[in-house]
Amino acid sequence: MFKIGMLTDYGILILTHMAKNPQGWSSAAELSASLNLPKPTVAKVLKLMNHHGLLDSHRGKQGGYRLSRSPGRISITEILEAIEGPLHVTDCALPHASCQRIIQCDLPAHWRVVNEVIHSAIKEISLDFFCQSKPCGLVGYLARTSPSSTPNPS
Amino acid sequence: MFKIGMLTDYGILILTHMAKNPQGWSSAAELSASLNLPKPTVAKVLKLMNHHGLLDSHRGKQGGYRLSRSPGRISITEILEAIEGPLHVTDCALPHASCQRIIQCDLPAHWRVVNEVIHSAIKEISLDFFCQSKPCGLVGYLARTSPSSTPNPS
DNA sequence: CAATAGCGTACAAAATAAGTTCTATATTAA
DNA sequence: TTAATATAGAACTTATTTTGTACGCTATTG
Ligand code: FES
Ligand code: FES
Repeated sequence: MFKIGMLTDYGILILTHMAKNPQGWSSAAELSASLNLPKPTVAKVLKLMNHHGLLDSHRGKQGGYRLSRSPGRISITEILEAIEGPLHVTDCALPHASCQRIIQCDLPAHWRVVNEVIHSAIKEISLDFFCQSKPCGLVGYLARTSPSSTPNPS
Repeated sequence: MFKIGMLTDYGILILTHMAKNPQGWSSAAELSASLNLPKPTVAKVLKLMNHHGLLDSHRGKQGGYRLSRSPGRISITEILEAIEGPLHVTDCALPHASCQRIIQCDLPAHWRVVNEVIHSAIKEISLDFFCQSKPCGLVGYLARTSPSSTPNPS
């Protein structure tokens, strides 16, 4: 339940790898080779993340992608939404949607609350968290994280 | 992303309906008629929830199902797990599993933390919350809820 | 003992997700 | 200017999961 897709896992893998040299451009081919992932799939994931503003891209020789922001400013919710679409527990839970399913039920308002609870719970987790070699729970991580590097300062 | 299945939505619908007469036995046929849902599907969902101890069942004439506990003591996480299986963000995030995917990645420990964050965020939401006609956010709901009726007193 | 209602399993159809392929466009360097 | 490289975008196929249904079995009631 609440499973993320494989592509999202790949995405995190790719981003954490790119976080290791934040300046240089990494190409899909390089990343594919380094991480032992199929190149077309890596390319697809990179495109998705680029679309959502997580990456800068550059074409041509010596081109590739790099992080558009520091890892501490990229929230896990952005990565999830980039690859899997908007974060909602049912379609009915989307901000302005009402229930469009075959059956009609009056639960969308409730699901919207559940959705909000999940979203606020994980939004403080940033790419930085995944870059740690051994995570010892979230409390320790958040304690170590300065408020200035909080992702999604909305 | 993080979508619940339709069956889970049905499940909540069914449980909230049953919460209205906690004493009597509701049959799959009755529930199907009341909620305008296909009977075989209702039966399937009821079976799943019964397996996980959310319901009491009784066979034969005048038989059916009823809630095994008061709505305030049934956590949304139990309902989710009953219908969709264990709550984990990846298979690798399960307590004792390591990454069994084709690719090998060192993220399970991180996902496990994310999983725990989500789980603790929503575990206080009970069936009672879904029985409210107009939810006004979670804070109000939790304020109104007495600590004694907290689900999952683990 | 007949009618009812859950139990368990198995199966078919539908919807998603994963992975691939192809053409076009931009950038660089020789 | 041209060849090589690398992303952009879309379409497509395949695999997997979810959804919905069916059926024979068992327990309970009157
Ligand atoms: S069917 Fe849309 S929320 Fe229940
Ligand atoms: S592939 Fe298992 S957690 Fe990344």
